[in-house]
Amino acid sequence: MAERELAKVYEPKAVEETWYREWESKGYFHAEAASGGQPYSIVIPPPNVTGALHMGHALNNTLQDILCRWKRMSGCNVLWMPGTDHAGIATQNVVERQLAAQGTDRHNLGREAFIERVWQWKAESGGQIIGQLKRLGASCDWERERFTMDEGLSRAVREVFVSLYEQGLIYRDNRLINWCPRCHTALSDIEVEHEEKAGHLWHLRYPVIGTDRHLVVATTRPETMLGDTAVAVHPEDERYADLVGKMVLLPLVNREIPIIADEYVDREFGTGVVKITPAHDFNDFEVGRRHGLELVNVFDESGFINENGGPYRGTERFAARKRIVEDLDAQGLLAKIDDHNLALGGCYRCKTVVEPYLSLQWYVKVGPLADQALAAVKDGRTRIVPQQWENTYFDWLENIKDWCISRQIWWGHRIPAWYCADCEGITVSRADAAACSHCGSANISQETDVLDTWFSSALWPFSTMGWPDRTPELKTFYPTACLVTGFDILFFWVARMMMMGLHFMGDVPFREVYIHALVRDAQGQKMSKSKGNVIDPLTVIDAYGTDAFRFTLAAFAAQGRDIKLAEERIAGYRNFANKLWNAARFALMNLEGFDPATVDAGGLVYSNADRWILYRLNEAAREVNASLAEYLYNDAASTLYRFTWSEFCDWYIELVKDDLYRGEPERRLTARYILWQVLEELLRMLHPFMPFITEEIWQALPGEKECPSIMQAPYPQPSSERDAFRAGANEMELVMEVIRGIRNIRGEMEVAPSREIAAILDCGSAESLNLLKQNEVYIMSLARLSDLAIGQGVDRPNDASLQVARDVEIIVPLKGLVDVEEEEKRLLKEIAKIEKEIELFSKKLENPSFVDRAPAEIVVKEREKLAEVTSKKRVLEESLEKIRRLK
RNA sequence: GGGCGCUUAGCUCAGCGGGAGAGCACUGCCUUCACACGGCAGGGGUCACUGGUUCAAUCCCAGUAGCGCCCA
Repeated sequence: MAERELAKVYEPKAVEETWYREWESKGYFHAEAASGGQPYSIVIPPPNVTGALHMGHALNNTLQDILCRWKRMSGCNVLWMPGTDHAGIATQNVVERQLAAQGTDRHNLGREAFIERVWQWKAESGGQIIGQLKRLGASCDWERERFTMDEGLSRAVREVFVSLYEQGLIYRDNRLINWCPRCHTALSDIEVEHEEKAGHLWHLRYPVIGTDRHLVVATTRPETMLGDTAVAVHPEDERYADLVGKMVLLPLVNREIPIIADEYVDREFGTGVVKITPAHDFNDFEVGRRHGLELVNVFDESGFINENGGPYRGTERFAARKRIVEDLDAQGLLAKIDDHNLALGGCYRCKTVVEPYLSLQWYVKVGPLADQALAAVKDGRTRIVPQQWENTYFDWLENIKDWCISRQIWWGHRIPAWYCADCEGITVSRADAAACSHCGSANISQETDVLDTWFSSALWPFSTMGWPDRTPELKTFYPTACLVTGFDILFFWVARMMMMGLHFMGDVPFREVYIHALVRDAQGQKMSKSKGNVIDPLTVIDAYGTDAFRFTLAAFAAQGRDIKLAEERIAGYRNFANKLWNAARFALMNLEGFDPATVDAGGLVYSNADRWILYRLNEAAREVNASLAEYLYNDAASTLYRFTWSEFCDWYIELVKDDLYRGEPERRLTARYILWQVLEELLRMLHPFMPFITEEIWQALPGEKECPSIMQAPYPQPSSERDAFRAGANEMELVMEVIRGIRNIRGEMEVAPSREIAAILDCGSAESLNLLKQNEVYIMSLARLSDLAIGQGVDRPNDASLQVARDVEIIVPLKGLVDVEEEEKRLLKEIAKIEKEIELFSKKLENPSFVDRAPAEIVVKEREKLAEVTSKKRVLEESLEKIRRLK
């Protein structure tokens, strides 16, 4: 039982490194499918392999770790499955930037060499976030770490792709998609971020052939006029009825295009005439399809005007806009320019304005999958917490469009489809194809596109557990218990995992989804590098320690509200960690030579203070368990904070000092035992939130441990035996109220803490008398008294200060302390306070409908309150009169 | 335009039908033998606004204003 000397201030750094290494190397994070205990599994939202830990990760993983450690201590067989995502576009961008710095590019390298290069990058500098998660204390089963491009996961991707293709749920089509001219790839609808931007509405004149009239079209994108194949008016618009069917001469390119009528046109917008560019606008595409219009694509894949743009060929799209407007103006064809706001779509990876672009892509037909995903939440197989997010989820799935899954990049899962040069057939196959499945020709070549990264992450909950093999892991840990994530990837990831899980596993991927908040800066701004308001979690950890940081995140993680993180708050919880540390130092100093194994716990006689702290500990255990079960992290954190600081440190430790320093041997033993017991349980209760400091202290506590680490110790549960301490605890509250009363007089009278004074307690009942007599020493030391008289109907000096605690009158003789003026002021203040309460209660009770209609127990309660408050006022007033007589 | 959320002490936020709470900040006293990253005491709020339901509304309902987010 080697007790360690603890430093005066908690130093997190060394402690964190030591214990993390210990936990990991001993395999405490590892889960086995065959172990006993209720399975509890969580799959990590895999961070990008290019990623560095930011506040969002810190929050997300702290919340998961709290659940995992809590469940592990509660006896569950916990698997927290970690890993990273290959993040196609983001990772490719990183390596391409490196190549650019070396004056080359991926095309020079060629596909295979480039991919080799990415793997090399990954081996050298990828996945640094894993180390950062470890600093956060994440208790993931690192032996099972996965990567979405791993062989096993790639096999799952192929299996899913081929199955869906065979089931007719994957197809190819030539239509408009969102194209990023910088990344040179298609994007899915949700990978485009819309932002309201100030722009213009250009009014262009198109001459109508065979007349001297012009039609004025309004457009936000004049450069696309090069690809116009019609102008459209509303069929019932009388202004233009006679022109429908005629042709206009498209300026600059001098092409004749028809005037058509379509209900899509909004008569109120602009001039009521719109240009139709089916190859560059989603709405126009539909119009074009209805009217059999030609599609004229005027851009190349980098957003430069192509050969269809005549004289503008080779011009970048925004430069082309400027030139076209100038040229139209010069020809007198620019009617006017209005200011106009529009929603601009940007690439979610590089922010480049995306271009609606005509191309042949692969799609998933999501309708049938979405129906399954909808039903599973509607019938409660998966619960989304907080529930309000269910509506967002429903809304998206109810209006979902087919998912464009092909990407024109190199880093990712290459689509397992082969095109035959001879018969033009497509071969889709699990194994690499050697011959065309239609004509047998060996003259085939594989699709060059790769799959959307989210396609592989959609399989994460089962691909990480070995699917398509039927593994013991899947049997034990699928469906996972819970998914913890931010709402920003509800569509990208959560909904798609639901679809894939249901389709391929026949069951939901998770029973519950906990959606947490976004972390913002102290002003409520989203943290971003460009704003310079980013707080780096690792800097915070260095400055305040991981435990303080984690506790801060938990304390702020209230449902339905974003987290505004200010550094002072972290400092506040650093102080909390230090408070716990020092409480432990105190305990250890007083537990020298103590061995709980030698104590016959059943034979101990508890004091009121003992019963009180055990009762409060029990209540705290009840609250923390209940809060965690409902993902109310902030409630759990505040319960722990309050119990540790306000109850254990501020009261219990102060109370037991007397027992420890001056108590009889038996009293001293009991005090030591309870001090040890409460601290030990408190540490276990705090462990999921503050894993490091709790382990460090727990290891230093005396007594034989039942397990090598606190993370394996049982999580405290409320017990009915301790419920029975309720009455004793309530008694203790009276003692505490008396102490507070005396302290209040001292504080208000500005009596120096070092000065000991006398006090008299006049008790209204024999019970109170006995109780206070029993606890005399505590009152004397905590209220810093030299003399204490306790009785019933006792003599009292006229010049005394008075307080009331339930049926106890607290009298502090004023002689030599302060003048009566001060006491008069203090009493008037007290009386004013209490009069407000009296008014409140009596008004209520004077109201006949309250007495008639309110539940009887409420009325009784209000009567009791009024009686107590009234008698307190009477006592204070009597005292006031006495004081006044002295003047 | 559609949807969701927020508005409570100087600041950041809990609470959400029966006496307005916390942390930080603030004021006074205190280097009390665990802790000044501390202790004790204290000040501070027509719970955004307007109506309604109710014996009772910060809490439920409707509307208004401001702020934020998502979707089109």
